[in-house]
This record gives sequence, C-alpha cells and structure tokens, in this order.
Amino acid sequence: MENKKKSTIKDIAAVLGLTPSAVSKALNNHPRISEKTKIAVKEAAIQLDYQPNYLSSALRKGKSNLVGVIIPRVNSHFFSSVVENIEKVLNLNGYNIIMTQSNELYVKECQEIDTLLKIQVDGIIASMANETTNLEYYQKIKSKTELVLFDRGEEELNVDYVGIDDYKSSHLVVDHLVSQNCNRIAHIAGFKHIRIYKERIRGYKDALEKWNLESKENWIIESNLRLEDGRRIMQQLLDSSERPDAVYVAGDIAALGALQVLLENNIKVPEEIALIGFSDEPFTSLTQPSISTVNQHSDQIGKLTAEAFLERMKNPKKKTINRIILEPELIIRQSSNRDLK
Amino acid sequence: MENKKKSTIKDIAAVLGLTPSAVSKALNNHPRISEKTKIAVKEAAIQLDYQPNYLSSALRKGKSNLVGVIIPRVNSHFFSSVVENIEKVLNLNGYNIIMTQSNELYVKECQEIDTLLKIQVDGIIASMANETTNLEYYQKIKSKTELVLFDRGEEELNVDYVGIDDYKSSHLVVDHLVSQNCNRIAHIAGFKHIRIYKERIRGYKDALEKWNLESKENWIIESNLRLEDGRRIMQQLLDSSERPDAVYVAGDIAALGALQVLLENNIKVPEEIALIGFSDEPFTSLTQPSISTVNQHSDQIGKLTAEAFLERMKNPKKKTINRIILEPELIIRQSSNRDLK
DNA sequence: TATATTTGTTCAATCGATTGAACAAAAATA
DNA sequence: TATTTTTGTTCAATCGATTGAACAAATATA
Repeated sequence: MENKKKSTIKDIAAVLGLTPSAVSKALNNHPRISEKTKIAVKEAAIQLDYQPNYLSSALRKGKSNLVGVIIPRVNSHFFSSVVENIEKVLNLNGYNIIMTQSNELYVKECQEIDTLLKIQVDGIIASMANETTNLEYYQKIKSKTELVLFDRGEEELNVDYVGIDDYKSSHLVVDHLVSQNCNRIAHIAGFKHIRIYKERIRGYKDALEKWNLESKENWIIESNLRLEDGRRIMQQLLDSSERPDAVYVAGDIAALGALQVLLENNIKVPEEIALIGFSDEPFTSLTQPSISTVNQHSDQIGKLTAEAFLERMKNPKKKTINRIILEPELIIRQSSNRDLK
Repeated sequence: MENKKKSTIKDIAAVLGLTPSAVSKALNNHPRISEKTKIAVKEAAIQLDYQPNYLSSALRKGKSNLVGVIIPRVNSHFFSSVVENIEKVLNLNGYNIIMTQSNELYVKECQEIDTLLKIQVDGIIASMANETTNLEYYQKIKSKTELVLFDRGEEELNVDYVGIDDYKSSHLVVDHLVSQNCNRIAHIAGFKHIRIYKERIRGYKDALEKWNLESKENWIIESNLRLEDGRRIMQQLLDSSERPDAVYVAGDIAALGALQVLLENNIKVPEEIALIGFSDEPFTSLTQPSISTVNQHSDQIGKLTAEAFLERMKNPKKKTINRIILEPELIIRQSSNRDLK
C-alpha cells in the first residue's frame, strides 16, 4: 500500500472554512444548506478525492446498506444467475451484496449466517442448503434482521418467498412424457424434507394418477442430486426387473449423470428411455442428445426476490407475507422428443 | 424482524456496576483487568447474548477484517475452488471475505473495486478480467489498501502473486502431443495482452521449435475462450486447407466447444485430431471422450494466495514482492491418448 | 513508617459522519 | 421601525467500542 491518507469531511471543512456538520449536510443535500455552499463542498470533495467513510456512517445511521446473500452453490447457472439479478436490482437502490455459499452444508450455512449477522447486514436473502432441516439459525436471522427466501424455502419460517410452482412443473413434465407415449415413468427426486422436492414428488404422483398410470414407490428415488447420484440411481433403474421408459430427474446435474449411464449402456434416448431434467442449466442444451428440462426463470426470481426485499426494508413492520410463485416452463429437447426422430 | 435490541458493552457494564471501558478491556483480555472481572464480564456477555458491534470496532481500530475477493467468474470450478480455499485460510485468521465477480467485464470490475474500497476492506485479492488492459483501477487499489493477485495478474503492478508456470504448461502439452505422433499442432489461445495467455503462447512456440515443428501464425488463434469461441475456431480450423492433427486449447470450456464440433464432423478424437484443454474443470472427465487438460492446483493456489495475503498484512511496509509459481500437471485423458486405442 | 511499585478501574478522547436544536443574519410582513 | 419568518450555519450529542492517561487502592520495598 502506498501511503495516501483518505480525506474526511473535516478536511473539506477546513479547506472551505466551514464546520464538518455543514459539509455533511451539503453532501446529503440538506434543504437548509445554500446551493452555493453545496456546489463548493461537492467540488472540494472531488478535489480532495473524498470518499465517505462507510463504517462511520453505517454506525451512526444504524444501517450498513449491505445485504447478505446465501446460496447453496455458486457453481450453478441457476444460482449465479439469480444472484446476478438480485445484485443488479439492489445496486440500483444503493445496496451492496455479500455473496456466500453454503456448499449445501448445514454447518457452513450456520457459519455464514453468523458472519453476516456480525457484519450487521441490513438483511439476508437466502436459498437453503440441501442438508438443512433444523431451522434454528433461520429463526435467529429473523430475530435480528430481515429475511427473504427464494427457491429453497420453508413455509413454516413465514417469510417472503419467491419461487416457481414445483407441483405444476411435475405436471408439465409428466403430461409431456405421456404425450410421447411413455407410461412407465420413474422419478429421480431430491430429498423429501425439502419443500420444493416434496412438491415435485407430489406433482409427479398426482399427474401419474391423473393419467391412470401406476405410481410405484421404488420408482421414486430420493438423493442429493449430484452427478454421481444420477449415475448410481440410473444404473439401479436399468438393473431392476422392470425398466422404466422415461425418467424425470429433479436436477440437471443428476440428469447428466443419468444420461451418461444410458449412453454407456447403449440405450437409445429418447426412443427406449426418455429423460427430463430440471433447472435449464446451460449444459443441457450442449449434450448429445440435448436434455429436456424445466426453466425456473432465474432472472425473474432474482429480480422479484430483490424487489420483495426492498419492499420489506421499506416496511419492516408489515405483517403480511409475500409469496410469489412463478409459472414453470417446460423446455422440450431431444432427450424426450420422440416426434423428432 | 422480531423486535430484539442488541445488547452493548454499556448493558454489560450496567449489570455489573462497571464502566464500559472496563468491560471492553475485559473482553479483549487486557492485562490490567483482574481475572475475576474478566470471568464475570464474559459470563454476563453470554447471558445478555452480547455481540460486539463490528462497525464501531472497525471504525475505531481502522480495520474491518474484511477481505474483498474479485474473480472473473464464479461459475467455474477453478475460481470457485480457489475462493473456497482462500476463505478457509482467512477465516481461521479472523478475516471474512466478500466475494464478487467481474463477469470478465472491465466496467463491472471497476464497479466492484469501488464498492470494496468503499466498504473499507482491509485488502483485496483478485484475478483480473479478460477484458482488463487498463491497470488504473488496480493502481487505485494499491494506493488505498493491500493487493494480492492470483492466476491472472500483471507483473508491472508489482504485487504479490500466486500462479502456475504457464510457459512450462505449454511444454508439457506439446511434449505429450509429440509423443503421440502429432506434428501439426494448433493452439486456440487466450488474448495475448493477458500475461498467462501470452506465456502459454510463448511456451507453445518454443516447444514447437524445440521439436523442429513448424509454428504457423494462423494456427494460433486468440479468443475469449468461451464455448462458442471454441466451436467457431475449431470449425475454422477444420475448414482450412491444412488441418492440424492436434489442438491445444487454453481453456476447458472452449475445448468442450471444440470437441463438440469435432464430434459433429465425425472426426475421430484422438486418432485424427487430438485435443487438450486447460484447467481441469470437472466436466473434462465426463465428456465422451474425456478431455486431457492441465491441472492448475486451484486448492494450492487458494491456500498460498491467502497466506501471501496474511503475510502482507503482517508486514505492509515490506518492499520485497512475493511471486509464487506452482508446477503445472498434465492430466492425460482419452482425447489425446492414442496409446489407449 | 515512608516511599515505590503493582494492580484494577475510571476518565476522556477518539474513529468519521449524522442530526436535532440553537443561533444569528437576512428577508418578509405588519 | 418593530416583529415575524426564512435561511444558512454552527453546536453538541450520538452511534459503540477502544485506548492511553490518570487515579486510587493494595501491595511491596527501603
């Protein structure tokens, strides 16, 4: 670091023969300060390369203008896109975000929460880790600051939430598969204790019922939805006595694993087994065959989450909870489109 | 937010009939405070659920214990792994990190730098965006706080740096390709204005020369190394009058694009054209054929970068610059291994 | 016993910006 | 001209924690 001490309002005051408070008010456009001094102060500020001391103003105002964002993984298009859009909106409103990742680990998530609370963020926007079942730390957030959840959230926390209609997503998927003449549809699911995965499972079952299709319990396999989970479970399905003719995977990465196993076993996709993933990760359009998937509108989720947060900040005492549920969109690609062939 | 006002040292002092300063000293283990009061204070602190006000102590101490980390993209295994390891080491030393991404855009990078400086981080750890050629903002960082670079850094900034030996990486790649009887080796390169890519190009040329191979200027194609760049350039190479028999791509994502084009054109990899990428992104082991690549030891880079930073914090006036260069490791997979077949 | 040293705590200033109250000068109104 | 209103600025307290100096009490030393 080269030595260059930052200038303060004191320095500006000294240069202009004013008091620090006059300078502070001028910079904040206080109505009682004359235009003339305001201009003079602002010019001097530029001259002296003045940067307001964030710490002191945050301390005085009791407001940091920082928002913590906790996501499970940064290394996913969905989450990084949501964060990008949250950031865009919040930046325009004078907030800066601190992005942290839980790596899907409960312990890490708790650590991150403690850190953010320590830093005194003005609020936290989060999507919960797969592992998280104990909501104690989220209650802690609620007791100290504002909380808005997206995608992975629990209703019992009773906070603003933005996500898609997971139940309906499954209907879209199953309806499409049925239209492709599939009638033995398996579901590689996420853990039931997480609301979104529970909803997808519920939608899957109801949709099967709607079409009078059998809903076999051992065709719903819960997992962490990592690549290796997709591989393992797909292999398991192939080895089973009755093979499905379609597999609906609750996550794209696991779907990729499943596809690898299918191809390795020389199974024709979608002719023998159709495959559908979830999230519209970019790679789904790059595989051979490309993978059908459900678009979760990450950009919209990010934007709406940020707006819900801003709304909450304006009105912290508001009792009503805002739950925004977006319409999912099924993206049909080669892995489930038998008409193409 | 439920209403629960945080307790301060004042509250603790009131409970115990002490002054705030005594409490502060007790909490900070000041030698002049008796063991008895220290214990009493610490107990009361727990009782009152006291959390030190980060803002005020940072203001007073002139130290935030926050470190800004700027990376080009969060959505890459290399960078997210580096950050993860930086975080691990810094957390153990009482620092918290604020991770931001430039999205490879110069303008965004400048914004992020301004934000971090505003928040008064104690230092910044960065890897530069592809677009960045103007070092003005990095000079600004240097003038205000500590700066440590990793992977993408420029020597003229004259700051601590951790990276791999890019020049040598190219030698490893070329030597291996030559051992596979390739002798028309093209290079899909990054932009020459970035040091690491310049070094890879230099290494590539020197290695070719070492083996008495022709180094054709139009077999070195600079790009942004995105997926579409890899696709476009690979197609270009296929359409050219003289096809290469090996392609060395300076980034894995572009290598994936190149591989897609090769497969779409029914070219046998590695028999007709061998392919090698760079960074050991996880997907390189998942493609068919799997892609050979160069391991940059992201975990080591993260750890060493954090340690260099801590060293610098301990000794801000130190004049000597620490440059740590790690050995690259070539990972040979199917896309370049003709012996396997 | 008188003096020096150690120990435990309080005092008061400080970090930098903000803000309501106070005050003086200028302008408007009676 | 006297009084009220408006305008522009300063004063002083504040946010919460930290820290060197000051002070008093307890203990050690001469």
